[in-house]
Amino acid sequence: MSTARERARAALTAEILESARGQLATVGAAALSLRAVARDLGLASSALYRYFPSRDELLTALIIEGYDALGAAAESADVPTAQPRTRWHAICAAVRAWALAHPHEYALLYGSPVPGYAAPQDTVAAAGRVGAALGRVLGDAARAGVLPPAEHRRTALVTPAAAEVLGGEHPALDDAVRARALLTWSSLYGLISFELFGHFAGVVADPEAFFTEQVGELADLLGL
Amino acid sequence: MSTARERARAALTAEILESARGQLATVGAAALSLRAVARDLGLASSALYRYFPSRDELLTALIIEGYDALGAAAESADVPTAQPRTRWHAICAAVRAWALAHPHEYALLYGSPVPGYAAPQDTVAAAGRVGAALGRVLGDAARAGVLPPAEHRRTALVTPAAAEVLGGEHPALDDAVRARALLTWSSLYGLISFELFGHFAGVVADPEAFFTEQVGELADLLGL
DNA sequence: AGTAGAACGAGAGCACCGCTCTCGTCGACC
DNA sequence: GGTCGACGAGAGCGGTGCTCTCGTTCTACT
Repeated sequence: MSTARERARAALTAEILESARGQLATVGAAALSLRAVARDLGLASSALYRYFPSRDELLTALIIEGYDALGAAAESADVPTAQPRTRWHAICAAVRAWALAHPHEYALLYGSPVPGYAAPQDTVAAAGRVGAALGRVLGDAARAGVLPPAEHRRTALVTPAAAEVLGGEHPALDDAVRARALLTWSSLYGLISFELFGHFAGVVADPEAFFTEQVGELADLLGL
Repeated sequence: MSTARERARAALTAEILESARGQLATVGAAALSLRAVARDLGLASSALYRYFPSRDELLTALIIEGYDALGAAAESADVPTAQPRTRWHAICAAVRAWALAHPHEYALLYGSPVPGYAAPQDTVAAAGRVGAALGRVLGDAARAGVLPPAEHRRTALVTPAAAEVLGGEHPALDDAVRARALLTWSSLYGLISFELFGHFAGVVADPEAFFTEQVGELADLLGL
């Protein structure tokens, strides 16, 4: 059972995260102020250090939350029984929608890393959840036989651990296919980031239509 | 002719930018401190405000410098007489090399925008220089007849102004081709950013080989 | 040539930041 | 019931961007 103190601690930790999330959404990660969070909760700023040893630790918690939320969005958009190509479209659209709805969180996840900040190991696990959704589509496509046969290149560009996530073992999946999957995944990121960060301003007429068009192009590249 | 004061002003402005560039390279944009620049130059911090009205304005100047340096790197890597595909490879490799050599500058250009910062019009002009290099390759390829014939889609996804840069008018260039060019360009950005920001850590075995492989894949997609 | 005025750099100061330390208090466990 | 740890408040340190004032110096016009 949990003591009153433990419950109070968990509740306050959640409140801190909630306030920080709100501030992240409004002013962005760079301007996220520990003191503002403390003010918001009616606490002394020093009290927060009982819960998060530093501002970076708080940011780390927010990053993990963000990866988790994005991963959940991608997963809930995926319909495992649908055709691989429509699944790919659905996941990509969900990722873009999440990014547009939470621009600051997205920037925190996939934008420039914060100053001297090195991503702790906890974050990479959470980050994998998003890529895993794509990996499942690829694996299912291979098992359903919709992928063209692989050519079996020698040099391994993709790590064995990553290959596990990207469809697992299957004759239609070789290193080249998995590398292409990584290309499409990073391309998706490039598309969303360019749109979100304004690099497509004045260049792309209809961002939504452009995005779906290009996601289809990426599906062709992948062979879905 | 220029007065002594004007020359001193220009010289000091250059010194400020040089010191800021050095600090940007070492500690990154978020930790770039106006006071540190002032200390470096032996000035009072308030004196800097005679030259740059705010820290953001100084960052803007650095952004323009960065776009210009990256654009110059891309241009000098381009050999207009070579085959379009080798030109594409050379430009992509040059952009990646510049990014790896100047990670903080690259993050400043293509990472998360700084807090409430809206890119001034000056920066978008400088930003176009990099994309224009790709646009020239595409246009030359079309004029050389190496591109497959276009299908002439109805809906225009790419702005007329951007179409001008992306090869200009040519029968082999329609909206779909130009949209694909934007896709490959943002994909290149996604590849480099993922590598630079650590999202490929533990996933890609040989970043260099992976990059050139994927750039080739993008060239195929473009039809080069 | 002389002067009005703009540009200049220094310095003090404001409000804010992350973070540390101390101190009185309150709750949990032996 | 007493001990000890967790807790929150408060003061304080060094840092930040930015503003204002003040004496100086150079420019340009009369």
